[in-house]
Amino acid sequence: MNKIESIGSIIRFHRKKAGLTQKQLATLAGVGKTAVFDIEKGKKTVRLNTLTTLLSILNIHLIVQSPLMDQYNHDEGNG
Amino acid sequence: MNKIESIGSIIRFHRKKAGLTQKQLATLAGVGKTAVFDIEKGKKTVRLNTLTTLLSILNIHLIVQSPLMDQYNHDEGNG
DNA sequence: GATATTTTACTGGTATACCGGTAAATAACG
DNA sequence: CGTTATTTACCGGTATACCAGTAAAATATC
Repeated sequence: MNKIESIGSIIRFHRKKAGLTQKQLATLAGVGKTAVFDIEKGKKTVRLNTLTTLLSILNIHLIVQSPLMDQYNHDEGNG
Repeated sequence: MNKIESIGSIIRFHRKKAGLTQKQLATLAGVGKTAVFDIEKGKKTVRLNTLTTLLSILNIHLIVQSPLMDQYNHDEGNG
């Protein structure tokens, strides 16, 4: 039920649960500390790959939902 | 069940269902045609806000999932 | 309260996302 | 087929994400 708009505070929550500082997470993800700080602060203009790298380290997944997804999934040849 | 990795082809599928060309979608979203083309092609280094603008127009939603999300949601004072 | 750790903030430099224009492939259609 | 619409590709220019330092708040630990 959680939306992408609150991804910053979600990342912060998971990072603390993992016992990591911003810098430690940044190093694990191979990005700068500024990127972690900016994303947790709610910056929307971050790059998708920077975000997804952090998410994968924290075991957070983004799921795509829409009324047409059933059609999409039943259709062969996607991806 | 669909992951963010295939967001490009998902967007393309929804755009066609909506009867829009890349340029029409770009104009609606207030972004350049290059951005739509790149995202549909699978570019991962796009900016999050560029992506989410397209998604909202096509009525596609990104949901955040993780084993710790229950804890996060029961905790007050997030956001 | 003093000290150490972490977070926040600012900076100059570099890489690149994004822009609109243009043009060549590719697809749709008579 | 020929014509039109769409997609793909490339371009120079501009804006900005990101980087590593540095330093000052804020927080935690003793």
